[in-house]
Amino acid sequence: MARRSTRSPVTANTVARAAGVSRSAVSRTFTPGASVSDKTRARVEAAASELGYRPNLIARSLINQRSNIIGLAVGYMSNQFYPSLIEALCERLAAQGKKVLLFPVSNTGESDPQIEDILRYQVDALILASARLSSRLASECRRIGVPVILLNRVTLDTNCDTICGDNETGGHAIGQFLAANGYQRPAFMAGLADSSTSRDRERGFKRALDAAGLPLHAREQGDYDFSSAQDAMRRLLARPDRPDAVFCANDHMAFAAHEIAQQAFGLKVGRDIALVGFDDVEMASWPSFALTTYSQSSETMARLAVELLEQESDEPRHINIPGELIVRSSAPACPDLR
Amino acid sequence: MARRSTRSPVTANTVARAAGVSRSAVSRTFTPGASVSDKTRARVEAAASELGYRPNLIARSLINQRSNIIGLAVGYMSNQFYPSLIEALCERLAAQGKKVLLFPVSNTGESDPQIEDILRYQVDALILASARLSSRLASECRRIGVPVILLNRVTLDTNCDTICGDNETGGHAIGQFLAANGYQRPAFMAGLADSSTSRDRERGFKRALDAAGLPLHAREQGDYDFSSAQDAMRRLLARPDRPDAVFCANDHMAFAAHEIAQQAFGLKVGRDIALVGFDDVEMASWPSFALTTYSQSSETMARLAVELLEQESDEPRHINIPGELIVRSSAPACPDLR
DNA sequence: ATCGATCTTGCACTCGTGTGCAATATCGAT
DNA sequence: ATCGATATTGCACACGAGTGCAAGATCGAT
Repeated sequence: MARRSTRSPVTANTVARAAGVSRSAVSRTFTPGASVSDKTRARVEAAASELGYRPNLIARSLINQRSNIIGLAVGYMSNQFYPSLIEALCERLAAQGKKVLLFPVSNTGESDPQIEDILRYQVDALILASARLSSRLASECRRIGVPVILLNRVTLDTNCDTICGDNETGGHAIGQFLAANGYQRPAFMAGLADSSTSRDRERGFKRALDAAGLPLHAREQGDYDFSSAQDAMRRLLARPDRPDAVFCANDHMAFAAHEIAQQAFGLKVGRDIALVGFDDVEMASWPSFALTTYSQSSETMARLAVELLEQESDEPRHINIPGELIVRSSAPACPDLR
Repeated sequence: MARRSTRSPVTANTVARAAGVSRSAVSRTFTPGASVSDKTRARVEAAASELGYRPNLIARSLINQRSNIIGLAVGYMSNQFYPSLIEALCERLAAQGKKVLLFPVSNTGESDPQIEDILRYQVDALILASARLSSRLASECRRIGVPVILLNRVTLDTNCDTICGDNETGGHAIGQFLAANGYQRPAFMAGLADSSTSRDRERGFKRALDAAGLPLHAREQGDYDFSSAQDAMRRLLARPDRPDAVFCANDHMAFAAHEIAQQAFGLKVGRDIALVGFDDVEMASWPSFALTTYSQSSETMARLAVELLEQESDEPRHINIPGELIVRSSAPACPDLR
């Protein structure tokens, strides 16, 4: 027989009675800056710790009109960038006494229903990492005063704050690097068709190739998904005139490409074919991959997101975090040209 | 000037007035199984969707004495096993209308303060994945009726439900495999000294070696940390009589070992030295690693955790999830013996 | 001792919702 | 039309906490 006790029998009232004071006194004891005499405070604190009193933050949020809960939607969990980002965000938010309500969402489908669900929990803000938000819901959030920050996905029609890596600059740097180092048949492996990150990275990439008079030799869709990226790589390598360099729209896909090149085609990455990614996740620096990539700091992204939350604004703000080209041996400078 | 609107001006009261009914009618409309006439329900629903009414779940949890929020503490985010686990848990819990309050904790230090913090949010339950919980706090949770489930970390003194992979059996299977296939100098790379998973895996491993009359050739501490594991591997390989097989207490450390063996020592894993992990995370199957390992399903772990939550019990339950030995080329059967 | 100024304290209302209870409305059968 | 049974409704209280206000306590100066 489960003695399913009521949640916490110890409320401010219990403490008040035990300490022989009014409930207000208890409340004020736990409210910094409120007016309580040292004597009562001492008695309340004694009674509270005696009884194991734990203020009910749910009740407090009801009256304070702020829950100190931040909703965090994440589109990808298998791409290592996002666990890092989540960790960094949680840490910074925790430092401000805020908690994170996490919900992984599909990165392709519509995530509106899940977001609606989260809004019922009176979150103080929403952070969406590579998740989709309809403009209808976005304006609804604005109406009810819930700030929304989009990470790594810009949709201008939503009027939300956005924070991204410097996608176009990064793509451009990569294109320039490949052109300058004599690669002849550059290919692009795109992420999800409707993601701004993939589009921007591709735009920068093409602009650099154009400037160098180099045509984009091939293009495939990897959809930011490991197995789709493997398929895309298979198609690229099956061509009679296979590319000599593949820029994958993120590191995650580059790893998939790496596996295919090496396993299914017996190619040595960095010699037989060059691979470039985007993000510079931790694994990119592992010698097994030694991935040339453009960095995007999840730490910085988390820091800026929290800063945007602190200083709200009516105007949507769009931030690009600068990164840098990290050259490793998967796409060496001055390759042996075949 | 930020028009910081009150949270949601639309409450059940607003809707009631608009629909010309009492607030109770509104409440009942949104409470399945309550008694409302079709006519009122229709009018309420019309008014609600007109006004964009969203029931305040914070207020609801206050009165229902259940928040439908589950606290989830996670000790590691860079070990791929945990993002998978988080994703699986969120998904299953979401299917039951529950949300997840996530907080990454240090896996070495004490996480009590953070857990205390979470308890103030009136979580319905706590799930701790490789996180520490003092027995004091554990009994406090029992007192206030918050079930606690420990994933991948058993501490008997806490009397909590626990779910683990079958660590000892797995360790034993690995030891048996190495012995049966002629490996001569098996080593063990331990995880955190005080973690039950590492201890159990080691115990099974040694038991199998003992049975085969094979001594444990070397042992180092990798602490479940990538860079500590790299150091540990360096020490193992620097020995004059270096091991011919290293069982790392999880895949995450095995990857670190792989990088060191290959990069710093120029060894070909699977030929010059065998590597075995534990978990069978996704990356273990990548050809670059082709890691021999013992599987532990995060899906199953998530499913069982949710089942334990459904059927509460007074007696702590301890579940071992069976896994299986996955042989890949990082530790081949019948190696060329040196 | 008296007065005024300042601190403390408790009352009572509030946040947004669920629900028992009693009052009222609805309906079918006679 | 009348009665009883059933369905629907609204009132009022509850959940656990924060806070303005006015009453009461404290304190210093005269």
